[in-house]
Amino acid sequence: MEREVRVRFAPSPTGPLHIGGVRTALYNYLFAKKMGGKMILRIEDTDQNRFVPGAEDYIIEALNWCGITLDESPVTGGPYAPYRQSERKPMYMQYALQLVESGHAYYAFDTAEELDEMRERLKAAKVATPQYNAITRATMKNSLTLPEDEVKRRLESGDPYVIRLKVPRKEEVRLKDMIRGWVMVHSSAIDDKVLMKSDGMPTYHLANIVDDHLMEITHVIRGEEWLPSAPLHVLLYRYLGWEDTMPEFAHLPLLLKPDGNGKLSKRDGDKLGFPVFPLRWTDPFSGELSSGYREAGYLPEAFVNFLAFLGWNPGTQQEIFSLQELAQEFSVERIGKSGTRFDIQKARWFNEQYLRAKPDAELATYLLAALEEHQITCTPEKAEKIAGLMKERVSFPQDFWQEAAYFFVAPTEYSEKVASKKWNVQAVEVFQDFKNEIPALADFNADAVKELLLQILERRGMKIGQVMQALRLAATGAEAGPDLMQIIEVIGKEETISRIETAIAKLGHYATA
RNA sequence: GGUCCGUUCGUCUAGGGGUUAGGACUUCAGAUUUUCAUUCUGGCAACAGGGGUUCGAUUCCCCUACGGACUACCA
Repeated sequence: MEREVRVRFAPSPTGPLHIGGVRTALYNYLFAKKMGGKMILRIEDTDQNRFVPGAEDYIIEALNWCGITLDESPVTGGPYAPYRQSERKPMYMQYALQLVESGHAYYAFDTAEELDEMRERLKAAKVATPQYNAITRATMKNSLTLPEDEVKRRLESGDPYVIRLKVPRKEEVRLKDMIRGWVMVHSSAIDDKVLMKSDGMPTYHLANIVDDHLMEITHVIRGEEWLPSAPLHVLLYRYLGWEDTMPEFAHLPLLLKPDGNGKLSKRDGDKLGFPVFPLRWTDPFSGELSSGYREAGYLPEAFVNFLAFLGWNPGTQQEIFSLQELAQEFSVERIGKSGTRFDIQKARWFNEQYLRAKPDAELATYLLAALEEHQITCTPEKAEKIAGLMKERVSFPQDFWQEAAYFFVAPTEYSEKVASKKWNVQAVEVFQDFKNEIPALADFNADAVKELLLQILERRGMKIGQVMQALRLAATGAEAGPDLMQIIEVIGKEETISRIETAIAKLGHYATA
């Protein structure tokens, strides 16, 4: 009987979730959906010193924004609650003690100074990897070296202690990674990891094994930075007697900085010229503000599509995938092995694709919202028309206002380039006729306006190309934009006349020849 | 330093013992257009290097180089 697939995303609430974390969550989610399983959020807050207020809410909001739904979480609860490790604190000690009793772990009383001293000593002796291990533990203060009664005395008197895993001296530890195949590590490369800290909290290593087991997690999909400690986790499953239900592992390739120089990290903030966080974040201690994809104008569908392709591909030519389609096509086998450089250009391209696929009416809401902020009234019909004219030329929702303000506000400045090249006496004469004859137009629409302009030009033996740029300048101040006749139709009769008059007055000094 | 992981166009990648090594982003050129953008067409551009194995290797194996991760009472 196959077990139901259960995966977890297990972030630590030490700040905003960064984009690599979002991708890990996404892959977990896609895998769960593909397999008809459950997606669980577990908060790994065993380090009380690094707790950051608001981080957990941020994580949940970010996942929510992406459309990643949680079957079990600290908020929704679930059959394996609680989902915060701090709230599971009483559960861990018994397993650590079980390991002590079975001889796979021991008490250690060394102070931080003594540990430093040990490392310094080994370093001075040119030991390649100074670590608390099968050899050095014999020289340290622990329940393997101290007399039994002293250990007992120390424990009873409340001396601070940790519990360390007793890693065997020589043993080949193998684990099968779904992405990388068999990975072999010699136990001598693993040190006697602390399982229980002196504050009574477990470390990540113990907590994640205990929780994954208790929560019946079947697949652990996490970043490659965990690969070196994965063999240690295998050892823990073995010593705890849980090896037969041990989850399968998949270690995801890392997200690298655009120059390939190191992994993308929270600390990169906005230094790279693009956000590394899904949502904007204000650091509660320093007040430092970091930008987010949501606020930058990325559509969640585009963001998710882009993220999914950073390290995974469907093996077909299709690039645009909804979250549902991704879940349908997703497979761990198609995840790449090598680190992926982050390319913001591609993210932008995805955003444009999704923007263009939206109906004009929906795009109009972006414009309407911006107009409201600027206290400009506009009918939904007009906004929809403008959205339709602009959609092929914007990358972000905010561009509708930024690039199309001239639909509502008369230009105050004119492109110097176009003015000097295209604004001349001949054009001005055409515009004089044009604005004088506009009032007679029965229907003020793009076709009629164009017809009128064509008539005037014909009378003067001119071609449309000779005046269009200048007319665009008069109407919008800009050198480029959507169909000018459409713009004029939207601006309206009076405003068009007024803008032409203003331009003739203001640009007079260019019309000398 | 040690351990582990990785390496196909600038970037994301497909492919896989015999292919004109395919696509997308970027970029360039042309077409369309009243401009710019879009769109369309086309171009530039890659198997890190060296050894094997093989009739044949980019593909399999080894070594080197390079890159990355890890190396805490952090996750």
